[in-house]
Amino acid sequence: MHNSNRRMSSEDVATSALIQRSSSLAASVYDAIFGQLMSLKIAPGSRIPVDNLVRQLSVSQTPIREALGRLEGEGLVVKTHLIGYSAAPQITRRRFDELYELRLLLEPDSAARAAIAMDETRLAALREAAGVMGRREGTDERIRYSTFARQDAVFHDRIMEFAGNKLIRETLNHQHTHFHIFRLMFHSRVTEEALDEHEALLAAFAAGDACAADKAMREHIEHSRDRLVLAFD
Amino acid sequence: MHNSNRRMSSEDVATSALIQRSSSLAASVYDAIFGQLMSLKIAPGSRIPVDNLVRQLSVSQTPIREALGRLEGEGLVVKTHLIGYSAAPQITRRRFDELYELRLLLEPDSAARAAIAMDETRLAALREAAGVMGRREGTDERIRYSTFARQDAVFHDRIMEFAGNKLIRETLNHQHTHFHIFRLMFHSRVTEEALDEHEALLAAFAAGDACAADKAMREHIEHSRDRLVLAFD
DNA sequence: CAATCCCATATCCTATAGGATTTTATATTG
DNA sequence: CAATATAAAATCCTATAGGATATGGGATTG
Repeated sequence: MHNSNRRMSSEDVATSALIQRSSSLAASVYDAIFGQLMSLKIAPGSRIPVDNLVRQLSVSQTPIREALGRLEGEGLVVKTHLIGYSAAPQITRRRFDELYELRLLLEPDSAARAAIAMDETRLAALREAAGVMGRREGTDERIRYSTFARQDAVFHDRIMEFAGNKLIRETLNHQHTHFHIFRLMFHSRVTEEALDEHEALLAAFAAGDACAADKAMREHIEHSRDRLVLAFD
Repeated sequence: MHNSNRRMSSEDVATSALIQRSSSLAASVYDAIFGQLMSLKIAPGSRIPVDNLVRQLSVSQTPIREALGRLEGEGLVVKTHLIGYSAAPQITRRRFDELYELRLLLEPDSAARAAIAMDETRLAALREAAGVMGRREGTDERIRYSTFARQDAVFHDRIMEFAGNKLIRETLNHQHTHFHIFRLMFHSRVTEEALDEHEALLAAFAAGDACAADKAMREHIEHSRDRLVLAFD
């Protein structure tokens, strides 16, 4: 297909061959669709015709169906018999509340565990993740918020990583995928408060204070919820 | 609209038309594979050749790939490029610990909420779910444990339902899917303790005591963990 | 003018076929 | 006897084609 029967240089082998090994077409298609969902190029609730993807990505239906099935298993798309695939509907108010309830049960505890397991290297990594945020003053509002959202996700994910429970980390990341789409739809202003709250978390981590980390995380999540809940009006 | 131009009795509509609407081939294939994974007919870690399923289920590759993709998205199977699909590997000791940590963060709190929202109807439903267990004295050990596992899952799921947070409920159910396979592999004895612990939970629910329900659930999960952790020796 | 029926198009669903790669078995050789 | 190389089988991966169904527009009729 890509490489026929001709000889190829060692460089070709080092690139195409390895790339070919590590990624099937179905995986590439998955990444493409996933990216379109995350960037809102495919809006929540809108239909996803298979044939469109066939023409757009220049691949046959089979890998596309395989990728869509995987996305269905992850809950990002839904399939209706004899109707087809469509992007998962936008998050509801009820679901929003449930998500924050879940976060409040998991993240403060994990923050406390992370504080206990804190060391210089990890602290530096957290400082970096928190420090990059909010430095883009002159740029476009939308891009700026998109950047903040990504950095905020990295910051929280790092804390989960240091807490040590991979299962909880995966669970939150999975939910975050859905949440990200919601957050981008109603991108609220990047308040300075969020950055202050991150600072409070960093202080608790620097002190290795589990109780303070628990409290700081709890308040951060509650404030985040109160800031975003306005989108439902 | 769904029924074309011919008249059909109401019974026909209730059976063929509706059934046909609600199940695509891919969905049926999914159910079949899911069942084989749950019943350990496909062992954890073993390969799942697509062609085998083609012959076994008498359907073509496409719906099978779609179903396998969905199972991959749910984490029950893994796919390796140019190798194929295989069942997800058995749960590790580390994962086991993480799962119980997650349960301890979520289920006691939900039990407390369920206790607050308790009423006669719900209490009766819980009593029934708990009461059916352990009554199979003469039957085969393996079948008896399988029955207990299913009933135990229903009992816990009902509590989550009454707690009101669908997201938490779905999260735990999703994890339970993986856990079920582990539990069936090393099916330990059905101790009478588990039933006693369920009784303690019911008592707390009957009293509407949130604090007692939290405590009873926490102890129940911790004991469950201690009973099952022996399987790793 | 509104409602209904019908037809054409678009889309989905399934099946089959061929090319590419990995794995396994066998034979050969040091 | 062990190790390697070759060949064959199994499996995966992709593409194409045909049948079935839903959706939308237009014509007809009350």
